[in-house]
Amino acid sequence: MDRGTRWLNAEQQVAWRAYLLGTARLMAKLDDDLRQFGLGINDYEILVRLSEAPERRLRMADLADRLHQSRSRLTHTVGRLEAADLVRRTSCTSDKRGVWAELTDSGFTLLEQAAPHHVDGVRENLVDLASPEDFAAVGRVFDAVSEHIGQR
Amino acid sequence: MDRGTRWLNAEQQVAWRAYLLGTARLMAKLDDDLRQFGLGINDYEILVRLSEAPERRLRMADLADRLHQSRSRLTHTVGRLEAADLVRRTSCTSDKRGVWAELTDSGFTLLEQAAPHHVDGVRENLVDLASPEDFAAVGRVFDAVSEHIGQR
DNA sequence: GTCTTGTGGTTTAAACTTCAACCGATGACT
DNA sequence: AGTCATCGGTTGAAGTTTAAACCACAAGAC
Repeated sequence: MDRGTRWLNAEQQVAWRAYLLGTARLMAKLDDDLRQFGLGINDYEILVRLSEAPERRLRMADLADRLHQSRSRLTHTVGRLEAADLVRRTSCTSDKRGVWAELTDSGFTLLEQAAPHHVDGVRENLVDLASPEDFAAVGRVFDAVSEHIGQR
Repeated sequence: MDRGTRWLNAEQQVAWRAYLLGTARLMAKLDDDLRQFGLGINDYEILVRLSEAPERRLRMADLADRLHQSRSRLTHTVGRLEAADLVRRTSCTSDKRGVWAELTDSGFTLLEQAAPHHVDGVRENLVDLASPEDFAAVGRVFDAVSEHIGQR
């Protein structure tokens, strides 16, 4: 096409497409596997972050940043999770603008049930398919990507 | 939690999360960069596949498979691209059920304009951040993932 | 105190994706 | 030919995400 652009070479092209297709398939698969628990991978990640947080709760904005989601999207999703009684909102005492999203007991219980299946899926469809070195490389690469792009 | 499950070890956990976050940020960034051309990364990929195909056209189902999309989603998206005169639909002569999606001249022109920017983005936010070996590893890993999960 | 600006979160509508139902064409079987 | 299951694709409604406007509180300047 044009000659000033540094196009990807053949191997890079192949790797890039493999990444795009592989990611699409992987996410679809993991999503699928979670559907039996009434969750999507996005919901699942929210529950996980909350479960790891002190008091099992996090500020909305904090949670949004960790998942790289817009606040708006998070509001909607947490609304649904709240309707399903997996998460509870409580207003933050120290900053009256703030809202805590807190994992409920039934949210925690559901997560306990879903987690083993999910981890199996991640292993079977990703981790166990790669050599430890290659998987470590994936970690390094995307860590650099995250770092480079930074928070929104 | 439970003891029968093979949880991810610390490094695997970190790598997995880096991948999730990095991918989210990367896709958002690439999407953003394409918005100046009125395209999303999904639209872009469709145009690319068509531009590479013989006669610059592909059967809908074929295109859907290559992008790992549902036929329904592709129908909707191609409908929008057609309304923007970037793609044209023509009915397939050999199988009257089939439909060709064909890149229009203005679709091709737009792609020519967008491609250099997009490639720069892919380089700057991914390829150039990794060593060649690490990036090759990414390719291997997701190739294995694709292979393992297979077509839907 | 009050003004101004910024932050945290929600809301609304529009855009997009998913899901299930659908329709015409095809191929196999009788 | 006639029936039946399947395939390729579309449709429309329901559900989700995005974008922009909005509200309440917070924080710093005056």
